[in-house]
Amino acid sequence: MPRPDSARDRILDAFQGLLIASGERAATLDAVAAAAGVSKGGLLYHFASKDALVDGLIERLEAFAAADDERMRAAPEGTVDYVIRTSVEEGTPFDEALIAVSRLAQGSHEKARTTLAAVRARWETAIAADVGDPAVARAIMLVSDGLYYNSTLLGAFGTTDSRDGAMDELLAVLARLTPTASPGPAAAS
Amino acid sequence: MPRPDSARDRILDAFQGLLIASGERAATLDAVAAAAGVSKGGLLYHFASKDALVDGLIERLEAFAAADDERMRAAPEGTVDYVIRTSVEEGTPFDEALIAVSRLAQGSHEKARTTLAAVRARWETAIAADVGDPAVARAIMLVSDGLYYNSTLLGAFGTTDSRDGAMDELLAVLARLTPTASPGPAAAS
DNA sequence: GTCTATAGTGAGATAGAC
DNA sequence: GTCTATCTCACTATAGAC
Repeated sequence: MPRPDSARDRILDAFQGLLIASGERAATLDAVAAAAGVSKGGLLYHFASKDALVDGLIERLEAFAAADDERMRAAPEGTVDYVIRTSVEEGTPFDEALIAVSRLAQGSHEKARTTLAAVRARWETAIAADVGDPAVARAIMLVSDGLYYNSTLLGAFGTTDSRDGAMDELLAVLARLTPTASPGPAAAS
Repeated sequence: MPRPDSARDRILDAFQGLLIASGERAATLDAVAAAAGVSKGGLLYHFASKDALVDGLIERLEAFAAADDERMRAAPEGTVDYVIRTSVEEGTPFDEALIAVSRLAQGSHEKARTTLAAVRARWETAIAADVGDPAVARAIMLVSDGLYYNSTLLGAFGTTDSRDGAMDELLAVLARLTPTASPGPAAAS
C-alpha cells in the first residue's frame, strides 16, 4: 500500500495535535481542518461528524496499544523498566494518541475513558506477572500513572525533576520494592 | 459571618460541579447559571466574564490549599500517610476544587496549571522533609499523583483496586521505601 | 441584586459546484 | 475527493427593565 489514507491520517494528526496543545475546547472542526490543510467540507467527507473523528482517533490509539503490548512483553529489561520509562517518553505516535484521548476522557466521552482504562489494565497485568506481588505491582503502576499525569497534565516531567539521571534514580528506588528481582542496592546514585 | 456571598458561592459550586461531572466543554455560562439557580444575567452580575469565573474558582482553590497545607504539617501519622490518603479522598471541598481546576488545566489555562503545580510542589517538599531521601519522596509523590490520576481521570480509584484494605496495603508497600521511618512490617493487610 | 431580551460570534452540519 | 456557501443552534456578553 503506497499511501491509502494520507488525508485521513493528516486530519487525525491535526485533531490529535490540537487536543494535546490546547485541549478539547480548541479542537473544533474549523481548527482541525485548518491545521490539516483541508476545508471543513473536506474534513467532513472523511469523517462524517465530530463523533466519527473521535472514534477514528480512539481506533488509532487501540492499534498503537496492541503494538505496544507486544513490545512490552518482549522488552529485554523487563516490563517494569519498559512501562516506567515509556510513561514519560513524549513524542512517540502511541504516546501522542494516548495524551489526545485523555483530553477527551476528561469530558464525558465514555469510550475514551474505557479505552484508557483498558490500556492501563494491560500494563498492570503484565507488571504483576513480572513482579509477583500484586500490591507492589499496583504501587509501581501508580508511579507510572503519576509520571504520565505530570508529563501530560502539568505540562512537563520537570515539575519536580528533569535531570538526566532522574529516571535511573527512580527505577533504583522502585527496585527496592521487588527484592526477588534486584537483590542489592544497585544503581542508587 | 452569616452568609456573605451565598449566591457567589452557589455559582462557584455549580461551575465546579459541571467541570467535574462533564468537563470544560459543558461548563457554559448557561449551564452554570441553570445549575446555580440564577439567570445568566444574574451570574454575570457576580462574575463579569467567564474568565472572572475561572479566576474565582482558582482563588477558592488556593484558599483551600493553604488550609490543607497547615493540616498536612500537623498530621499525626506523618505527611506521607496524609498525602497518600487524601489523594483519593473524593468529596472534600478542597478535593473538588482541585479536580475542577485540573479540568481547566487541560485546556490552555496557564494559571490553572501553575496553581496545580504549586500545590503539588508543596506536598512534595513536605514529604521530602519528612522522609529524608528526595528520590524516595519523588517516588511517593508520584504514587500520590497516580492515585489522583486514577480517581480523577479514569473515574474511579477502583480501576485496579477498590478493596477496603487497599490503601493500608499500599502504605505498607511504600513504607519499605523509608527504612528510617517505619522499621517493621507494620500495617500490612 | 437579579431578571429578560437580544446582539454578535463561532460551533457542527448540509447541499451542491467543481 | 475537495471545495464554497449556507443553515441552524449554542455560546459569551451587553443593555436595560424591575
